[in-house]
Amino acid sequence: MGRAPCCDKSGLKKGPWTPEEDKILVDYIQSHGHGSWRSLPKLAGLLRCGKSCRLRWTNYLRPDIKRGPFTPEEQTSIIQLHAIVGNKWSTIAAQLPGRTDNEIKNFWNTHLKKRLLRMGLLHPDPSDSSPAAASSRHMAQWESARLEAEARLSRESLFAHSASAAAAAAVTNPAVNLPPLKPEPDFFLRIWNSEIGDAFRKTAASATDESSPESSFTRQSSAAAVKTEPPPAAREETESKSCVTGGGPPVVAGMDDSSGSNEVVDDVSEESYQLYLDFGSGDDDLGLFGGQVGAFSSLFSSDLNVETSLDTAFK
DNA sequence: AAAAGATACAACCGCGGGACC
DNA sequence: CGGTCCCGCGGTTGTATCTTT
Repeated sequence: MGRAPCCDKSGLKKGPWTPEEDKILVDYIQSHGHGSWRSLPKLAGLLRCGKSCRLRWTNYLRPDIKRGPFTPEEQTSIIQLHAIVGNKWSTIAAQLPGRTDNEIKNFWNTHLKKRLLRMGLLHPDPSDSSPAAASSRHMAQWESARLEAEARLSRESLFAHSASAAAAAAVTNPAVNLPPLKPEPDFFLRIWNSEIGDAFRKTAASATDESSPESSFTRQSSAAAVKTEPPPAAREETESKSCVTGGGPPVVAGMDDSSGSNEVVDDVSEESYQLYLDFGSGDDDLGLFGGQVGAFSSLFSSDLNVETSLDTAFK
């Protein structure tokens, strides 16, 4: 409905933030909290709109933000999660503590997406017979399995709810005052690495001719994909660049800034990209994925133990 | 050494939707 | 119940930096 009037008409500053502005914003939030973003700039004495302040804080100044290059583990997670939820950057970011949705989105668009395109695992045109198209057929199977599972869960939920609703609620939602339905970190990954993922992968492998032996991604291959090597100081110039543009992030004490070298990252990525193909995704499948997100959400809202229910759902 | 092109990423824009009145 | 406010999200743009020619 109604939308807040755009705040760019009142002589407010736009563009890159200066260190001085950053300091004002950080100092204000640390002593007062952000409160209403709309009124924050005036209260803090900034010539910015609230939206700009919120963006600067959430994407750059927040003390819990993890800077530096994405680790191989994080890249694998992003690829896996993107295969599950599509361009739901905030959902993906929720599974990667310290990473912002904007950062992940940029990393995807500038690194991972291009690489997938180059490898032919991602196609702008959905109506082709490429591996990406084949993988999207996997999604149809996933969707079918999901619907079946949902129906089963629905029945189980009904039973469980009437039998011991209070007990179930206590198990699944011990922190009653916390905002509901926020998936905990690694939730999707645990789902994917659980029997649910196994079941889906088996289904996909047995039902599609395109499924090559190596396309059956396993937990073992996922683990094998994660290698660790001493990081080079490859990011120094990037960090200094950030400072030059006034975007120097606050240093977080104890934050591990390590990363793999490009070669290592590429190795990991190759495996991960294969995983991506196995699971089947691409921007073209967003509608379908959206449905899956909805399905996951509906599962969250169940009073059943989510993992247990999902694990049994595909049996 | 300089220009052109490519890349990376911070920041902006506009929309959807929940909360509040 | 409809209108307004506000926040969060995803897509896009702008620009600094790097690489190539």
